[in-house]
Amino acid sequence: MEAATAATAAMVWFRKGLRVHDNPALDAGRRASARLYPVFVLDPRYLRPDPAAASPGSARAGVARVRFLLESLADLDARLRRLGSRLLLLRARDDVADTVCAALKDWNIGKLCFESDTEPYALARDKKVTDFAMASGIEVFTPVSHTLFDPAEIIKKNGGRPPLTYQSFVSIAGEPPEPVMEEYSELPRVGDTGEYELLPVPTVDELGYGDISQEEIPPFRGGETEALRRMKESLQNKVDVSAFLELHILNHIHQEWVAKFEKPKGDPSAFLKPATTALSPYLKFGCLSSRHFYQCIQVVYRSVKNHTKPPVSLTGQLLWRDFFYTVSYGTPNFDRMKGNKICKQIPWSESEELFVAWRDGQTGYPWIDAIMIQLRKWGWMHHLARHSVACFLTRGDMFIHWEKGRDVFERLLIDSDWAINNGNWLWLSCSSFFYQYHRIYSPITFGKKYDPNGNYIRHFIPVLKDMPKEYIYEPWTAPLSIQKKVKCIIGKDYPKPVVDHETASKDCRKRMGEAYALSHLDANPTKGKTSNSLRRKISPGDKATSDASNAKLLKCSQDESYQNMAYRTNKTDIFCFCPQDCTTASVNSFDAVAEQSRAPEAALFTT
DNA sequence: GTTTTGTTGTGGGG
DNA sequence: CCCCACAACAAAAC
Repeated sequence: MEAATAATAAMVWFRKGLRVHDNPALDAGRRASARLYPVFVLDPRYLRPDPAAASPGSARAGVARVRFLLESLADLDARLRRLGSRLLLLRARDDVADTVCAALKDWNIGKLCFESDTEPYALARDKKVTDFAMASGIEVFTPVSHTLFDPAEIIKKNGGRPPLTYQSFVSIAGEPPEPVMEEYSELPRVGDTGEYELLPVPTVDELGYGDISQEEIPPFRGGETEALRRMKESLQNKVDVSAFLELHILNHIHQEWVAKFEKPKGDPSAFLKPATTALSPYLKFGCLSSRHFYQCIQVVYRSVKNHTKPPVSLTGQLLWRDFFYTVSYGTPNFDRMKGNKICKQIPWSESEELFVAWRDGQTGYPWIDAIMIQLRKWGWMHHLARHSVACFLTRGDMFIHWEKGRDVFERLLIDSDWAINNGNWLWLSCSSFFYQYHRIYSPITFGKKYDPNGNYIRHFIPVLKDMPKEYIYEPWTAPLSIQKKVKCIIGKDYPKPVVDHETASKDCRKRMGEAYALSHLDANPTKGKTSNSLRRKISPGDKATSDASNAKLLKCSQDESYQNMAYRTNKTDIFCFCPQDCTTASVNSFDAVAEQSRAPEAALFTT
């Protein structure tokens, strides 16, 4: 087999990383050959409508995220065309990896470039493609560019185990690599695509999700162009503040916002102007480079006297995103309770009735229901709003398994990101990272603290719009005469509470205490096993590249992690890429950010 | 073994 | 706005 030369063609395979800026895979592709094939593969298993789903969309994604993806692809295509290229959109018949392999062969590709992805299903998918490429003599380049750092590098530096606290993560992480921001005016032309059918980017209406004309269109437009515009708006000026102010004053005001950003201090009820940057969807799809964002924040920091610091600062949010990526990469069965060594084993209860009430925004607690309705309509909620409903479902009130809530978030959040979403559910359910289960968010007073008039509730639950503010958070306490007057009878027009918070939360505390006591007995009967020794250790002899570490991971065929990968891959193969919040990124996906109501954010339960 | 630390609780007081 | 009591946890740091 011959090595790739400038005479053979190169392919850039997009999955996440839907951008031109800071794209090392694209950069390598354009230097490798005079012919470059930029490819994205639509996955029918990800996009196929599922009429049985609880809301419009596919089994794996709600309409909001599908729409965001399609918009991002259209924007990527437009930006590539401006450089004399275009996006080659293929539709997988069945398996995305098979489609990529076929194109590699048919187009006689000599070099394949794609961004490294550490999610289990992506590792399995990419291994399939990489194995094929290697066997065919195709050179493969898989740079790390979705996260600030290479998770495999961090794990190696930490002695083979992922750091399990934020502080230890930050202390070994150091400064992230510089983004690749070289300007260029054109890309190599696209080679002959033979008989391949090249699809235009479909609209969400064309995908057959039924009548979605009544669906509220979320305030997030997908794509790199919008991502960069929003980042600029968040970091600089351009706010709709006031046209009368001098520009430098605006800049000052805004930079102050950036410099003073503190994550736990945001207003979760602010929805007209989210309290965070709301950049998490863009980080999740890679429309915005986390490294570019990081550097831009540094520029602002250098222009001001004081600024907040991690973990609460804006850069701190990006580090949280990397933290969850790293832990998820080094922890087998990270997305489950069973077989997950860093997850408390808790006997969650089964109640389909309570779960459905939570999922559908029918708990009878307006603060909880409004958040779940915003999730369904927008695919995005404030980070602390995510905390409220996650706590309510799990350890706070319903005592239902965090995996059930995780699935709902994963499907509906635009910014849902596997590592960040699972990490935040582990956190909020007090299954890992955070253990103070007696601290429970009140479904009544927590929201009231930020929004005493209940404007957020009135917006997302119109039937409550005329409820006096004295009762808006507890409408079941309103006298019947008032209920009649505002045309909202509790138990008829709006549900009665499905649980009593006072007694339910007390019961949850008790059950958590019992589960914790048991976990002590389980984990420490002989004092021989520390949590460290239970964690996977990647041997220091591994090569430093993530490829080598990936290969190592995949070789553990007896390892539960591999079973997990195979399981996920067969069952889903989500996009052709994957999903943070940072700020969390993203619960990150639980994710976002801060203070005065203003700019939009970064992810958690997302980045 | 003991002390400290941990992004993001509530309710009361000032 | 801050501070405290409440009741209380695991893991890291010492």
